[in-house]
Amino acid sequence: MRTRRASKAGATLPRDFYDRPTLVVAEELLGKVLVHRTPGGTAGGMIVETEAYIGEDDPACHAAPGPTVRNAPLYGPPGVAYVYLNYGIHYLVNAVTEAEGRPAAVLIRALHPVDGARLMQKRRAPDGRAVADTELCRGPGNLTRALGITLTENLSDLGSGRLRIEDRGFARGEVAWGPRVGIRVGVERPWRCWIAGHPSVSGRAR
DNA sequence: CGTTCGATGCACT
DNA sequence: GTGCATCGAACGT
Repeated sequence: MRTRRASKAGATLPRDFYDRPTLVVAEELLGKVLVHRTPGGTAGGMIVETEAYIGEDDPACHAAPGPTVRNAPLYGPPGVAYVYLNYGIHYLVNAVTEAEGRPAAVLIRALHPVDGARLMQKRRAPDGRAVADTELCRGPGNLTRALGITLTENLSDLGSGRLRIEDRGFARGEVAWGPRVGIRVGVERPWRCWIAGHPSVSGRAR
């Protein structure tokens, strides 16, 4: 794959991109750019770490208990955002995958800043404390805070909404796979993937 | 280095 | 009432 310099305008991904096996989407989202445009400014970063949550048979997937009010977006059309509040403190953002009626999604776990690093700084540390670029969007709770993503962005169309995923031609690099983190069930499924060695990947194993 | 633990809201049983 | 797809501060080694 060829690497290109980042451009301001990026093409969003067609719905067909998300309407595929979730593990394929999880890997191919690496290198793409998650961008949130708000009145306060634009912030976006290259996706460097994801996790797949697939179907009612996956005990860690929010669809495991069957359809509920909260997990309804998972059962809807692919290519939209599924945002929820975790631990009462952090918003986590997913991209819904696979055909409508098949509940699955890719959790975005880490980004590397591309646009609006200054705005991210302000959101992550209002007190003015310095946060390194590699820390700004390291971890699923940190990246939503840096991008200003809240429940308002739930069900946002990732192809045309204020929150979208763009292809800016960044190379994906070498991809590594391992177990998902932060869950107590379904740990045996190696459905986390990341750009090998990238400093913005969360956890210890890069 | 490492591990533990509190914060904090709400979906679900 | 219980248990989270987390984070960071506080402590121990």
